[in-house]
Amino acid sequence: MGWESRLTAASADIDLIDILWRQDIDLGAGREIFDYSHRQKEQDVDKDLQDGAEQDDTWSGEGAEALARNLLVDGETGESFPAQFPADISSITEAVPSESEPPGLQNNLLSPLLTGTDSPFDLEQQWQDLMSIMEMQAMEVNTSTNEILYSAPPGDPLSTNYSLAPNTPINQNVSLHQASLGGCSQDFSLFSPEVESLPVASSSTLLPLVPSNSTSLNSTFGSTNLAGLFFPPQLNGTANDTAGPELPDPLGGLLDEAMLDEISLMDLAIEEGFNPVQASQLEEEFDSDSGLSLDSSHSPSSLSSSEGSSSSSSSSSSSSSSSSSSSSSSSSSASSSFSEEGAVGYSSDSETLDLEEAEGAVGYQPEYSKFCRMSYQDPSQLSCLPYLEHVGHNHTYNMAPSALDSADLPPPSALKKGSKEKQADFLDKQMSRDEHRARAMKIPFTNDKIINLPVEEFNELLSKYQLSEAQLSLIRDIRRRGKNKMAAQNCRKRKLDTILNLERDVEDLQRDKARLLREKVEFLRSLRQMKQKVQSLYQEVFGRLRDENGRPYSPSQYALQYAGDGSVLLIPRTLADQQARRQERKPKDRRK
DNA sequence: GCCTGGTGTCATCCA
DNA sequence: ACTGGATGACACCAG
Repeated sequence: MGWESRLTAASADIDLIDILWRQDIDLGAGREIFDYSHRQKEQDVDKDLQDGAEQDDTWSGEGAEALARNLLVDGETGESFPAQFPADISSITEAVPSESEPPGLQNNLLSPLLTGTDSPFDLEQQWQDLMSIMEMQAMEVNTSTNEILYSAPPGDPLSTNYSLAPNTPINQNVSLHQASLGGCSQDFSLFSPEVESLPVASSSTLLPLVPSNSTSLNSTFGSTNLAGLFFPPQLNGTANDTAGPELPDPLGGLLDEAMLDEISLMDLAIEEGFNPVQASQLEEEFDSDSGLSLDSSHSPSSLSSSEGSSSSSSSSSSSSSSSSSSSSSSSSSASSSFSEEGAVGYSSDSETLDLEEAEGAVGYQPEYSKFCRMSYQDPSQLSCLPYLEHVGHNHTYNMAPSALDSADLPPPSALKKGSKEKQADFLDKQMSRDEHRARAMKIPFTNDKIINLPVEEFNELLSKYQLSEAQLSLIRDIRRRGKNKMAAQNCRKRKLDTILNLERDVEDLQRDKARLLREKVEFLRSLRQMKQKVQSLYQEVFGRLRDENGRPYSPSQYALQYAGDGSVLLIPRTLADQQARRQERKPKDRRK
């Protein structure tokens, strides 16, 4: 498209010069100043100048280049994929914290997740934090993920947003603390309504928690309700006997609803040249390794999500169609401004000009129409070129200057006969069919007047002459065709402008989509980090708990319950399972 | 010779 | 009813 308009602009330059040349022929100007080779040079210069501007304007070129810059080529499949994503994927895998991660690091992670008061997970706020951080991370493409994850730089989402001061005691949590003192029944006032409403929630079922300084974690840790949520299966490993229904967690809900149902990573693969195999690997990682309960319908849909991608593209087209309405409105406004300024509209100035300069009326419609396109695309060009204003306000239709002269005024007899014939031939060829017809019918005024005069003046003009019926008919046809011709030109320009705007919209939407997909990947990564850290904290907290006899609790019999108010309770696993089942039903019902 | 883009023209709708 | 703008459709032409 870019080159088209460029060529058009260049040819419009040539045509403009042709217009001016025809104007100047009568004034005695030589053609050499409009010599084609000379113009060709100018054209080249213009082309060079426009090339520079075009580079950031032509989306296809830019997109291809950007793609080429950011793509790596798979050695085996030959498929291209963005360089940064595979890097991210591998770094995610490498960056997964191991189970043997020192508890010291985890200490400061528990509190923010477990010590919330009214709304321990201010999801909105966390989302915004994550997003802002993700943007920062997106800018640091080359930064190692490991570094981001565990060296806890200032930008680390977890250390920044979710950590208290190092060595924050775990039992700062009120409930835990109270539980450790044996006063677990008092915790009910702090519990979420769901916990309070439990029929078996009596003090007898909630055992006192005895804090222990023992740092040895229970390796046979089971998938208790919190653990089951956060622990990947392989980490829950040895406690398969306790694998039961899981309680929903705030993060899971966030993940399911906000992210994974809508778009799959296969979208990423398709939209960004992502290697589908790697995309599915990434997806699997997020599915299984992180222990996130991705929607089971998600994975199968990942293939069909290529169709979803097409549907998303169709949605983007629909959005572009919505934006096309805006663009078309903008184009229509542009075209209307064009009409006001340009060829087809009547400005009172141009009318008087036409009337006053009718005999010298110049302008050649085909070239003029091309000029119109140029001025239409960039009206500023018109104002930059004062000499064009003269041309721009001439509405002579399809009539070369001398043809007009020959129609209205006999040429000066001083001209030599040979050159005059040559010129007449040349101009004869330039005349339109209607001009030939008008000439043949001896219409006593110019086609320009026929077409561009206002109705009153036009009728006035007709009344001045005794015209036959055939002449009148021809004149009306000429007027109709001339007006329609200009209307068609405007229509085409508008259409072109609409197409250009739509292309721009598509480009913008594609850019937005790519950005959103990048942000999604970053978000999933951060979410996974958070879950793994919560999981570690769960392990540590549960492992430190001791009953009144100083023995650790069995993960198959007890589980930690995360209450809505931020407190953490130790409850029997049967109770936790019940609650988990109840919680599970709610979202399913809601989805129906 | 075919393809494509540009242009003119006609028919039609609509304000 | 007339005029003219807008636009789809078609034909023609030049590259």
